[in-house]
Amino acid sequence: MEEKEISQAVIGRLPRYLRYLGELKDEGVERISSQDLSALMKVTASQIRQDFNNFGGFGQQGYGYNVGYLYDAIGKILGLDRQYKFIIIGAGNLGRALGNYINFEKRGFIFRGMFDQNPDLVGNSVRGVRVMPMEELERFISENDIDIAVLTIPKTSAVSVAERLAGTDIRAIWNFAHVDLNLPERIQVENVHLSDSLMKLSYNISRYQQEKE
Amino acid sequence: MEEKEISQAVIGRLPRYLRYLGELKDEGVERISSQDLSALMKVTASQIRQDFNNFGGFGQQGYGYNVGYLYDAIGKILGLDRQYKFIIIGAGNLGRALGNYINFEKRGFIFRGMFDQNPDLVGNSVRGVRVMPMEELERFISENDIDIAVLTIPKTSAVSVAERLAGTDIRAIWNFAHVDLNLPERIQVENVHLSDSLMKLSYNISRYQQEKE
DNA sequence: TAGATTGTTAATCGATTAACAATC
DNA sequence: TAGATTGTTAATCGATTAACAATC
Repeated sequence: MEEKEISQAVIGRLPRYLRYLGELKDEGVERISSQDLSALMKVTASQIRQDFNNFGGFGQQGYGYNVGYLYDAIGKILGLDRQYKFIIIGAGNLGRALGNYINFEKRGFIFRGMFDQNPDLVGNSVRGVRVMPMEELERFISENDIDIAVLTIPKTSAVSVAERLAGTDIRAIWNFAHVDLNLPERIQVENVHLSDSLMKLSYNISRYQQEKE
Repeated sequence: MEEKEISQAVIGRLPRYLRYLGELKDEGVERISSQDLSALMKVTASQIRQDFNNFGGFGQQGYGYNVGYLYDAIGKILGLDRQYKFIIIGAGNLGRALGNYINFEKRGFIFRGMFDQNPDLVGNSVRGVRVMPMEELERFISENDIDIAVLTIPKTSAVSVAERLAGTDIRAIWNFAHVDLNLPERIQVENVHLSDSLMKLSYNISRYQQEKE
């Protein structure tokens, strides 16, 4: 049952809408027009209305949008009304940093397990979650109905671990390894390539430098 | 002296080209056609040729592209032939994880200092770099010609720290705080909003779930 | 009711893909 | 030379913006 497909451009903007609406809600603002939101977020009012209309009429003519209602609606579209259980594979610095990040919990992402191939790290724990050896990966996933695997391992191991994950009932991979993973369609992949991001920054520094000259 | 402006869509793809070309280079591949690269990277050959041609002719008719030459050229476009000195503001888990990430060094990003407002963390060190108190921020930046500040602090403090940075000669901010920073044009900003990324993943899980139903 | 503001259609802009002449 | 493949123009597609009738 496929509804009209929403473009990834729109989806990519939803979290930012959610953030601004959350702040407005916290400030006690009850309603906002696309024009006011436009001024706040520095995007066109037209885009805001088009974006929201992808999901049906959230607003009311002559009134604007109800902040609380819109906030909940976008949260629901993003699937934040559900809970997801995740494990972190790779107990290095980045893995531990993500494990310690409690804000994910508030959004319904529940930290359930951590894995590492290094025996020295096994047995350690992060926020009460124990680091387990890689051998236990598949069993743990199936026994605990894990939804998301976070990959914070080097790219060399990432490919083979992804292959193992393809054999489980995992639903998504949040990939911090600097490699493109090839997975069955049912497994969603979201990449965070930090070095790519840093290179874009580097480009923009150079470009600005050149413009000055 | 502004050359024809390159779209951010193109820039965003350059790091991925660089990664594939680097791998090909390591495998000893000397030349590649847009068609072969297209098959490898799963983008159209047409897009590859259009992208590269933004920067002038890198290829040769009937031959293709020289891998090593193209690799260097893209690196240069991205500004990776220069060195940038960076500091990390926020010595929490994420800050330490980034400080420990030695691959940045290989790309010319040099870790020079770390700051935190928590006195308990001051004096600690990450890869030989000492954590300093926030009071020393401006002095350290100017004395050490720091180019990039990495913000790994909560959004509440990020806004005021960004204001302080605006008064320095810093050239860019790599922002991990979940807030939009408003800075003068000369300071480049690149945001890494991890929770936004996680929400996109969540959306794609939900959507796939619904499609099945 | 009059004013405000959405929902939605139409116009524009930009990015991607297709096609092919130029040329190695 | 013939074949391969780029560089580049033209065609298509999609996303953004503008405009305005519908309606609260």
